[in-house]
Amino acid sequence: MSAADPVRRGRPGYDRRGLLDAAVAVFNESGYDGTSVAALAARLGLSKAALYHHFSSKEEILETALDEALDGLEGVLAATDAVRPGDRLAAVLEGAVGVLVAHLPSVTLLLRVRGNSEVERRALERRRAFDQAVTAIVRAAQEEGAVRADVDASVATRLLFGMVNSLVEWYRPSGPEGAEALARDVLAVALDGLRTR
Amino acid sequence: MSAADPVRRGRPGYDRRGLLDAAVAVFNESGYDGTSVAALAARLGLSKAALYHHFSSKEEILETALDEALDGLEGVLAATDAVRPGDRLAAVLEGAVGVLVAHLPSVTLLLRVRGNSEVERRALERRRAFDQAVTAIVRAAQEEGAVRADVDASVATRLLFGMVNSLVEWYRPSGPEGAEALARDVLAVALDGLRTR
DNA sequence: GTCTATAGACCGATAGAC
DNA sequence: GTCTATCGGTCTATAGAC
Repeated sequence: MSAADPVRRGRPGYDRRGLLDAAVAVFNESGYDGTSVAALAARLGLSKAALYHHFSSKEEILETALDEALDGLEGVLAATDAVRPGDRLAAVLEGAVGVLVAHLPSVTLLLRVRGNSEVERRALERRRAFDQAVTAIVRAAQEEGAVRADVDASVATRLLFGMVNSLVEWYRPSGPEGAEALARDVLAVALDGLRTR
Repeated sequence: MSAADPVRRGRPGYDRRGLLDAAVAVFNESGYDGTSVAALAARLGLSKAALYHHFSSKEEILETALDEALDGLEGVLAATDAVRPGDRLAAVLEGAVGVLVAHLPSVTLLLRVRGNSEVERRALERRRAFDQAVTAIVRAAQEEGAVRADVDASVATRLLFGMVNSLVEWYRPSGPEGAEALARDVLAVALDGLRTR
């Protein structure tokens, strides 16, 4: 696992990555708006100046984290490009769960964004585009006959991702449920329903 | 419909109900913590003192709204007391969608509470108890054979209510979808899944 | 005159800017 | 380290509909 790690040189302390993770954790605890840069620096045990050495603004931290989450989600779409709609929907759901688990803090931050700044609005716009792409997949899967047609594609997409996104409210990687088991359960409920037959 | 309305007497203006609705709307826009009493009063076009005539504290406004949402949800459990687990689960889901639609602002507020005060923690505790009651219903439905047993009851409950609760993010009563159609779609996806058979 | 809703001046505490 | 703006909240008096 250390093959990709460049050897850490110079004065020890946070690097950009570590600082990002720590800051996002604080944002998720106290809210982005509710966290002042001073409070953030204090929580991380360093000075504001040290913080601004790694990021040029509080908002750049936010933007970096949101990009991480959005890149992950958009990557799922790109990776399933060639799959037929019915199977692709399942693959996208599974991939989204994977991204959510692998980047839980940044996705959590993303899902709480309400559009209070230009950065937040851009993130919301990318989310909207992602939703629309998934809606198109659902619609194609309906036309293919793989997905029931008596639920509007847009409503279905929102319900599916409502379920997936709610994972950030309770799922913890340290818990009893592994990521694969979680994805399996989500696919089972979303595609086949909870009712026995 | 006016039979139950006591004739409004005294100086015209907000009554407690109207003020509550307006305040909750503002809280949902800017966040409870992010809304100062001064800002709230300004938004509603009255003075802080007038506000405190109707509510004894900012937190009492929050508590009243959270109680409304929680009373609604708990009422669904009470109303389906005698139904057998399998059907009861469906009835609870349908009822929860109904409560969410009928009390969208207060439920929205409830779902954003993070436990920053005693009032918020009590609300979270009631939510937790509600979740546990539903989990027990799911488990009973599994033992009855009405619900698939290969998904943990607690996980299933969280996924179901993740889907239901996500409605506050996008559903608007003014939109094209009525409350009944919405409940139908939720039940369809939750119980029978999106896949055709 | 009674009822309800309202305004303005003001308080102590504190968080954030400088 | 100090200083100021803002926080939630209070007190007292009044405005308007029946």
